Amino acid sequence: MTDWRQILGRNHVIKKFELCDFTPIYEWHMKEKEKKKNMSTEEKKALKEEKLKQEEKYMWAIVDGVKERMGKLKRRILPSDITINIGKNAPVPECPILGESWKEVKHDNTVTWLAFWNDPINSKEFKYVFLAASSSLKGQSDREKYEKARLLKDYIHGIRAQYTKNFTNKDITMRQIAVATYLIDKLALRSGNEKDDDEADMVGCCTLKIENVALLPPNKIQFDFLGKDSIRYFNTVEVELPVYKAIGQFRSGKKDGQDLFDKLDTSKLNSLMPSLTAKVFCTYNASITLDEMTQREEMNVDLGRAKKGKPPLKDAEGKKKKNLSPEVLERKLLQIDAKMEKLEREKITKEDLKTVALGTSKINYLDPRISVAWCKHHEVLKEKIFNKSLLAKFTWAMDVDPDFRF
DNA sequence: GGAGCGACTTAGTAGACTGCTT
DNA sequence: AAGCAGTCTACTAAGTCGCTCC
Repeated sequence: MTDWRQILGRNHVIKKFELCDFTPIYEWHMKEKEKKKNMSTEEKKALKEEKLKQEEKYMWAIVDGVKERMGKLKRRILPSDITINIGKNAPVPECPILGESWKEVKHDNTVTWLAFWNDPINSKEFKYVFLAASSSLKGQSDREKYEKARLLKDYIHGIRAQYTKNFTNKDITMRQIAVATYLIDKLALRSGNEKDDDEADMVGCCTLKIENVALLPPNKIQFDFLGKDSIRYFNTVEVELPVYKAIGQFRSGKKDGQDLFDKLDTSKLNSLMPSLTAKVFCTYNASITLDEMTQREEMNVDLGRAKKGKPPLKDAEGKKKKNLSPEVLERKLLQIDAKMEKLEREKITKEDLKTVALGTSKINYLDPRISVAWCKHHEVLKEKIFNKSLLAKFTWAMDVDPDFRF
């Protein structure tokens, strides 16, 4: 038997409980029990109070700005909460809890969910069990998403020309649509649905408030608002003068708390062109940028190959140690300077990227076929670019033609 | 035509894991 | 072996958006 208390080191893994000796704990526990048994009622009460006194400072929390449902404990979800969706002739999965049964068994092949239940805290909210990202069904819809964004390539110039023209349209709704579309296209803003929770201070494009948008003459706009997940969007952008003027008009005569785009909501924006929603712009802009950059890279590589006869880079570690001449020292100093400059640049890049969720783009906005095609061209293993789960998610993209362009 | 519903995508986070340095 | 920084993965909340119904 091993005394478990003797096992030190954080990497030690207990594999067999039966080899551990827990009798000291057991004995201590029994002794305490015995002690309590022999105590008088007063003594027990005193002990309880002492315990409470110790715990009390951890028993309460002061919460500021409470939301209705905040801090509520979620009860356990039971089979009787759950509706499952299976094939007509598929056997009904056995209910895992004895005496319980599923709320409902459906056979709906027009939807992808396998099961759902209503959140007990907010019964209007649905919770779903969906297929994994690696499933062929999800892969198919992922491919369709990128195909739709690719279609935008043929229309984007027309769309941009259209909304640019409408910056000065006489009709205010048309002007608002034009400016909102411009912001979504240029800044990749979310569309900003209306939320029934009226105290929510988070916004998207259509729900921007007067105080979220400041005019900085002559033609800059400063955005400052809380977006999805309460993440602050703080950005100053130079815009075309008609946009600057239009935003000034939308603001005039309004107070803080009022909508900048008072004639707009997301359904108006989305119904403009069928299935062209804000995220299509995001997908398109992200993927086309990656595509262009990999192409530019291509040209640089070719240029690089043209410059032959370059001496191989020598590493700084010389084997022999000598008294170094001033020239050598000078050169070393320069090398160190260059290295410091490089590190400084890297530091700035890192600082700049700190607020950019690159992982999110990779998962949701960048057509994986661009990256796979690049890998094929440069004989780079795709495993170097995608982790295990992304490889699984993007199975549908792996057989892409090496000359694929977005 | 707008509110609410239902189904789906997008996104951040915690904690585990990995691999390098000391 | 410890310390660490970066990456991976599961989890699920927070969005979007089309549809239905009044």
